[in-house]
Amino acid sequence: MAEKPYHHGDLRAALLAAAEDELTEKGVEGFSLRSVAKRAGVSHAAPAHHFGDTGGLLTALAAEGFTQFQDTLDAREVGATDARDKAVRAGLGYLEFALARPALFRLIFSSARPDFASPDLIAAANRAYEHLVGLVTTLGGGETDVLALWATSHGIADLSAGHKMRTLQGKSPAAREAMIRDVLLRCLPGA
Amino acid sequence: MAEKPYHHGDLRAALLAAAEDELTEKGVEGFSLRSVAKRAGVSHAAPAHHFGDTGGLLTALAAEGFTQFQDTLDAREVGATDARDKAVRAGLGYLEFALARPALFRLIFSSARPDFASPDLIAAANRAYEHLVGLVTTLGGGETDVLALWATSHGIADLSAGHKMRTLQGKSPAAREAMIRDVLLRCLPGA
DNA sequence: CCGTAATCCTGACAGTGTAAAGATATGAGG
DNA sequence: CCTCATATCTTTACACTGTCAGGATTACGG
Repeated sequence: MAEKPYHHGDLRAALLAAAEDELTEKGVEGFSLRSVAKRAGVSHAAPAHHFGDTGGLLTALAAEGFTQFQDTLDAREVGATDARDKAVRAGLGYLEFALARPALFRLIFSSARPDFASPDLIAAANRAYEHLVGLVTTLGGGETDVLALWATSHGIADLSAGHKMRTLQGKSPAAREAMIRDVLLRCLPGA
Repeated sequence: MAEKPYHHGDLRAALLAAAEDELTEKGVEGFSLRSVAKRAGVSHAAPAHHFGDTGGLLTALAAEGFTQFQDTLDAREVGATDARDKAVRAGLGYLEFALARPALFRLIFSSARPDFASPDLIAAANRAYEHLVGLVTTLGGGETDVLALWATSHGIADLSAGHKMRTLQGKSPAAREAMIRDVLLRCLPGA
């Protein structure tokens, strides 16, 4: 009855899933490769063959996380009334992702452990950046406007993920969103 | 001729200095307590008596770093032409600190290792926040304006410290500062 | 001057990442 | 169907980490 086969079948995917669990529980700074292997029910040296070292696993996880990040933004943008609302919703999606998966958010934006020279990771990151540029250029904005929207969205998200912004934590969800919308609108061209 | 005395004299301060060196070289994620002890020329268990565990040392370092952070902002604000310029300079100081001491910046804003319930750390953080509130209220702004200025300043600083913003890296220092001034001005009340 | 407390060291333990070498299954070529 | 090279996984080993317990040394108040 399903005595463990020597070969896992799809260990790479299982390790990625286990790594994400490990990340959400222990955070980037408490991440343990051996613990990930244990979660996947495999020996501690098994991940090496698929990802090289810990950095390789975290790099793959970051690339995957980056696309999840962009998917969250995309999902928020559907149903936007106009291009301005679309850009604001992207910022709200930025925050939503940071609050829903703070550890993954930190891995992507505030960690030195993934290899950000990895082609896969670069591709995933570029997709998000190009999308942001598209949102702003549609509104007739330039690179200064891109900087404004990105920095403000990221600042709100990062500070919120780290529980640094007590102002936002105190508000109701509706008041919170209204406040953020206000702030994000200042970043858009022609405000 | 100065054979090492058994008692260091001011080991606590020496450990803090060594810890800051370790932090700038290895980053938060590569920080090693034993390595810090080695830097200070002391046994690996010596820090325990002064700081408890690694978290205690990083907490003390974060508190110290937070005041250095605020000092950087204060230094930038002197010579401001008016209150608006003062707020903008604070944002530039935010970035200056993040670029000059990225590891310390990460420890303060993007790490889970320090104990942010520590009274000393809370006090140091509150000083910075209260100062920010003062800057904005002087301009007649409310908490929404505080959020805007803080989030934008932090976003620029954090993304720059992580080398995520290629847009800013390409520009000359003068063009960079002009661009950031533009973005920060949008956050101030009555823009 | 003495003893108590503070300071620092040594030794030990479990846990970590990674490398080397051995075990097992897969799959292609004969 | 058989063989064997290869991919996959395990075992073993090593250096390093944080933390705890206990011993050594010094400083300091009585």
